[in-house]
Amino acid sequence: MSETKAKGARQAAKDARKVPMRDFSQSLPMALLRAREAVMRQFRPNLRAHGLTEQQWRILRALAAVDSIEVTELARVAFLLGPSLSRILRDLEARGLIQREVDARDMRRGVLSISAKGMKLIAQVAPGSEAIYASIASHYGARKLAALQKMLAELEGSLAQFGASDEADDA
Amino acid sequence: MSETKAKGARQAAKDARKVPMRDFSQSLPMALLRAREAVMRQFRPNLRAHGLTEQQWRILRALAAVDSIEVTELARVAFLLGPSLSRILRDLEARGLIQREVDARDMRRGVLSISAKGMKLIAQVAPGSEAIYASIASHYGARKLAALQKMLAELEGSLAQFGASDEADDA
DNA sequence: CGCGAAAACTTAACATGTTAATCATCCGCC
DNA sequence: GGCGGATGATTAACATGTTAAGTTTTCGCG
Repeated sequence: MSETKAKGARQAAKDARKVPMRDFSQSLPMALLRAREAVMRQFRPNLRAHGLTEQQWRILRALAAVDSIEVTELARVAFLLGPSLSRILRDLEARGLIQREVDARDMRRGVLSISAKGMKLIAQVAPGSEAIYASIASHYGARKLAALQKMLAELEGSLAQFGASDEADDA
Repeated sequence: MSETKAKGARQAAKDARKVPMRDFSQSLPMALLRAREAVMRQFRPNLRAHGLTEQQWRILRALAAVDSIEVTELARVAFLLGPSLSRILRDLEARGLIQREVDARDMRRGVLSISAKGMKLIAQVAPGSEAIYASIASHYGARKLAALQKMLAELEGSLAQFGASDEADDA
């Protein structure tokens, strides 16, 4: 069996593994990724049915909650990096869902606001979205869900100080 | 002030919002995303220093834990979609970090295994990765971290049944 | 004033996520 | 033994993540 030989060669390389590594299933990033994907799988069809991606929806929601907002501040609130935001804003503006002006006092700053058309779209999407959220809370347990959110926020908080090497000396 | 007019127009559109929407900060997908990003921000520099992306690292780790594995099974274990995996495998193979054969009994199936070079790379990256993980556990609390992982797994489990419309009739 | 550094975006370039379409192979079945 | 559906994997096309570089405008300051 030529196949047994190949297997032997592979195993030889594998036997050099003296590096202990946690099992994959215990990886925290993996657990967070899987949980988030399980949640998003519930929401995506509804968004998609209205021609929206998850990120576009985040932006519209953020804009709907304020009168107007600057690009950088929106990036912070919607948790998007500048380049992604720039592209998405270009598209949303072309679709007439948002409007943009230039700050008269500082022409570097762009000021964004949602349009009436954008508000109308939100009104169409929100009910389904709320229903899905209620369903998740119901299946998982509202109390438990609140506890989970609290723990997630604490995790984020406990890691916030350490900017991972580069800005380690910010404090 | 012509600006006051624009503001008035924006507010008019906003006043049509009879759609109650949870505040952004209470969004579960957002909380998961933020937590995951906070965690990954710790790991990314170390991976990047060795020329690896997060996904490439997931693949190498998964391959290191087995003798060999098929592409579809690897996608499931590393939690990657087929197309992403295909591209990454092409690159990893070109870099000599993995090897691929074709299943003799079913020529549709590709069989993957890590190379000696790949194992060596893992040995270089793993210590730093483990140290970072220990640091996170230390700052957040090992007990709490375990509890969080359990809750995440339960969330995933409680949403697993509902395949979001399409495959709702699988059971 | 005017020069240089910093700030706010934007563009560029490459990697991945996501869905649909395509390709090759296998398998059941007539 | 060959046709048709199912399966494994890749490719295509578009959107976003991620880092670096470029552009425009401000601002400090001599």
